[in-house]
Amino acid sequence: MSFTPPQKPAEYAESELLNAILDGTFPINSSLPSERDLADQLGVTRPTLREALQRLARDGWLDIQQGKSTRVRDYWQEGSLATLSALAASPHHQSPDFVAYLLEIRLLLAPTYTRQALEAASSQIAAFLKGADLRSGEPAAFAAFDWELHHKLTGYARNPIFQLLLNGFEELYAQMGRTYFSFEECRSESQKFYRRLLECAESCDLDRAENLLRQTMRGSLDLWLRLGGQA
Amino acid sequence: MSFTPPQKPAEYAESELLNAILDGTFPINSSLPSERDLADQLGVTRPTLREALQRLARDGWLDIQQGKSTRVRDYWQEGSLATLSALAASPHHQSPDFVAYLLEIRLLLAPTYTRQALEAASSQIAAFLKGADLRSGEPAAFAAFDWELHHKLTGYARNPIFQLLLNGFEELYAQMGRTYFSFEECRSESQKFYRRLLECAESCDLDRAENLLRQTMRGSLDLWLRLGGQA
DNA sequence: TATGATTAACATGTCAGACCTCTTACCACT
DNA sequence: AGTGGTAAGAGGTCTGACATGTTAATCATA
Repeated sequence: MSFTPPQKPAEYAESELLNAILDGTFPINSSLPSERDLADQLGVTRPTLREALQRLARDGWLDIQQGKSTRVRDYWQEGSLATLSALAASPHHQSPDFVAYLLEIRLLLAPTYTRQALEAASSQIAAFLKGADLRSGEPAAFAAFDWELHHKLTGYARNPIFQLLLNGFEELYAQMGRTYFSFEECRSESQKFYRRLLECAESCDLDRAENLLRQTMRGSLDLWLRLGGQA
Repeated sequence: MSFTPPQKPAEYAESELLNAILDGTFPINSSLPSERDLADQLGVTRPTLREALQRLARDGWLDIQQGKSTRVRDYWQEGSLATLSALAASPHHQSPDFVAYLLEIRLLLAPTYTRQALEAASSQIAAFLKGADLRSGEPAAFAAFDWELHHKLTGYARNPIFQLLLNGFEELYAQMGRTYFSFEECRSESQKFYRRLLECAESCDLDRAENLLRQTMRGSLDLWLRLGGQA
């Protein structure tokens, strides 16, 4: 049994605003009420509200300019990876298949960063893979392990942009991972993949690793497209 | 003749802090001074400082927890695309070749999003390319056009993640674009590319477009690796 | 001596209220 | 029609007080 702390006023304000943006109360390109009114409505003080607004603006949801009403940005066009997970989780958007889209991006990037990672640190990656403990069969454990693996791979890659980029997917990855790994077939396919990747890491076979990633990431996508309808 | 407005206190505080992080005054994993001290040192008030801190935290630079000193995060490992352009522009980091890294990522992503874009909107893309006016030969004009092209392509792509992802590169793209297009050879190669892409858009040849992007993006990377030493 | 409880110091989080600066619409004057 | 001034409404910042969370030190008890 665990308890969650009550939401702090700034957190509360931020999530209320975000919900209001996503549910269409404040649609794209609309103006928010004045900070004074909004703070009043939300039951927080203006400085507290402003902290929340600054955070939302930095993520790409809002455009704040002195002397003008704060505007809701077109978060599909002007958004960032920071807006992505909120969009993916929102019940107010006829959800595009975010799992498939994420897998598609991963298919494009993972072979290259894996190659670079093995080039730099194959024994460390092998050690990590050897330490894998997925006997519980819990989807959450698979999702966490998979994330950790890709995070490590991008961290070892020569191009630092891979990791910065992957970090932007952390929340979405966690959400989507639990869905994806809820299927037994997805879990067992992943276990095969980890074993094969371990072999590549131990033998330092870069070409084989790259191809393995390409096949496996494509396989994941195909598998999801087949199973996705049942989610 | 144009004037730039004076920096507002919150902006000033934010950029001073960011500089202090990047120049090692506040290194990774160090604690910042207390908000009260920091506000004093910076000559702004605490609420103002807090706004700046919230923004920096949301970008991935800081970890703020009530009751504990604010910590500088490992922005290489825990950072985001929002930290990327600051890192690329920082004189304090023995600069990895960010242009090459950016071009490498683009090589991986652009063929797919271009294909998807042409699938969805080839006449609009053709119209955009026809409207290209790069006669001035200015590097800035090339950089702006190239950005706009890729932004449009990602906007038309089926997978919305492409555009959200590209948005994270906007600042870096602008910085790097001016460097890349300062070379005449890069400019003329790009013009050729735009003409060929126009042909693909007009004939709706998806395979050819995808291959063109792959070759061109690889060509850009190779060209940069050759010329980059001279930058 | 070891452990648990309490307290104090220091940190961030929030509140209330006042004033400052920017934007925009409207009006008056040339 | 163009320009300048004013007022209203918006966001930006300041001052100062209080609330809540963390952690180390101290005290009490077994």
